[in-house]
Amino acid sequence: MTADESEAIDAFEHLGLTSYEAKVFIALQRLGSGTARDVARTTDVPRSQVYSVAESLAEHGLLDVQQASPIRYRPVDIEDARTILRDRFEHEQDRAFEFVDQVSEAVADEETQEDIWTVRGRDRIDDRTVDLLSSADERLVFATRLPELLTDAIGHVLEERARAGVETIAVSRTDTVCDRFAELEGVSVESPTRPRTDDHRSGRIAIVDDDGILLSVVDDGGEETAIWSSESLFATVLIQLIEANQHVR
Amino acid sequence: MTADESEAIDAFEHLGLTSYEAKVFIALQRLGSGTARDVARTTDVPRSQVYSVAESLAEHGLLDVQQASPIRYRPVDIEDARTILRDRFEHEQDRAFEFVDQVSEAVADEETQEDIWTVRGRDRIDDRTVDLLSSADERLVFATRLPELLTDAIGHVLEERARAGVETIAVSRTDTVCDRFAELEGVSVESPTRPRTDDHRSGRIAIVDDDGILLSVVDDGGEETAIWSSESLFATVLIQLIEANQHVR
DNA sequence: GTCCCGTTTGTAGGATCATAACAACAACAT
DNA sequence: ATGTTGTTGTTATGATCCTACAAACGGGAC
Repeated sequence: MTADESEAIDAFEHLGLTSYEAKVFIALQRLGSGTARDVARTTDVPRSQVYSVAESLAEHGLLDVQQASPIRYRPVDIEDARTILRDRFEHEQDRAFEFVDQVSEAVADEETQEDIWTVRGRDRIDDRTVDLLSSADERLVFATRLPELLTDAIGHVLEERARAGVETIAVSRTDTVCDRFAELEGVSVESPTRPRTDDHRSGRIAIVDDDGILLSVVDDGGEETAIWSSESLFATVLIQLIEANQHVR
Repeated sequence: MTADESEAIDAFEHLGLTSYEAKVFIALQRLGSGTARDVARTTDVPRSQVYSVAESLAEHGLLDVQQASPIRYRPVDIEDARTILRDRFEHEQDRAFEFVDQVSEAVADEETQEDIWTVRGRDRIDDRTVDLLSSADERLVFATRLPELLTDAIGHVLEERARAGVETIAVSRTDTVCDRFAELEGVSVESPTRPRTDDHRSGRIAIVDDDGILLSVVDDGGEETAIWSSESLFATVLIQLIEANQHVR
């Protein structure tokens, strides 16, 4: 079995199929159509199990059953299969959130006070960083060591804030990153004057208006984790700490 | 726990969460934010489990973790949660079909020969019916006893084929259905001359060009099952059988 | 001490995976 | 006809894994 195939099986499992179901479905797509024996020959699914697994897939709407002897199975068209799975997902999501929408209406407006939050995952940290930077009124600082953490979305918001009259400072000691910073209109690029030695785990730093901050780290596995706080004493203190340490201003 | 809530939990499970994860997520949406104890009080999830479950939800990106004592959890905005789940679904689907797209290209063009297929489920039968009717070149017949089986999609394809010069015949003994048929431009409505007595399980019949047929039944539970065949001797014979029996032409 | 927090460990149940046995049937040679 | 061989579809039986659920523990704060 190829790596591509295992990955496809894994993905189908995340979509709600069992591994047998995924294997049978893929095998039938490969074969065009076939009997239980055909499927068992080309996969490691025991023939005796193919019948029930295919039955289950038929109930999902992912294949047709041909009443013959031997029974033949035929998968639906690929695009139809995508549509079936997507419709199923949308339906389940609507069902799930119908209730949640009701119960959360009551608490929609709450104040964020002296809180610091943890966020995991590059994409979500990216979103949060953009949110934070967008809220800058007077001054913002964005710093990173890794080029891949300077996303297009962040680049755009830096330029946008600079155009809006916000003092926009970009910091890095990495040449690649500095070059990209330099391409951004209205953004002033700086290098920290006192390089820290052991920063091989640092990710990004975003600071806005002396009262909002996000700080992320990247672990050995490449996973990014961030803490952030806004309009809190904690944020203010942290900002002062970082700016003093990195000699940015 | 209300019925709505159990349904929401069930739906979340279909979206890939465990029941604990669903319960904690819903509870936090209700609370706005809260500690493990808060969650345990309002659900039947043991407090000791809330920590790991919340951790897992944080990895899914569905809530933030507040580093404090006690730890506070805050769910993401509902719309953000929908987006996260949808993105996750699309991503998994792409991953799943990337491989399938490759392996099935080779067998894309195959001839359908002397085959008869079984299809389950109202929606899929609906799709298949529309497909079949769309392929009519000279003549098509559509018949049903139940108004709910005459869907808009089928109505549209009947009108469209009639406009294209195809002899379009709609058959029913149910007044409601006949009325709807009558609204369709260019469709001639007929009633079977020899009513069969025990047709309480019949669903729909679709016939095209004397060589394509779909025939469905509805069981006591309301489940619809269909067989269909196209360009096969079987189809031809079946069509003759039905038309002779129902005296349609 | 007493309460609470967060972690860890252990157990029961259910679903899936994996293997095997079975009756029914067709093809074929004796 | 008879027996052999092979295939089909069904069913039964462990093994294994994950979740649900319960309980205990060390460490702090009061």
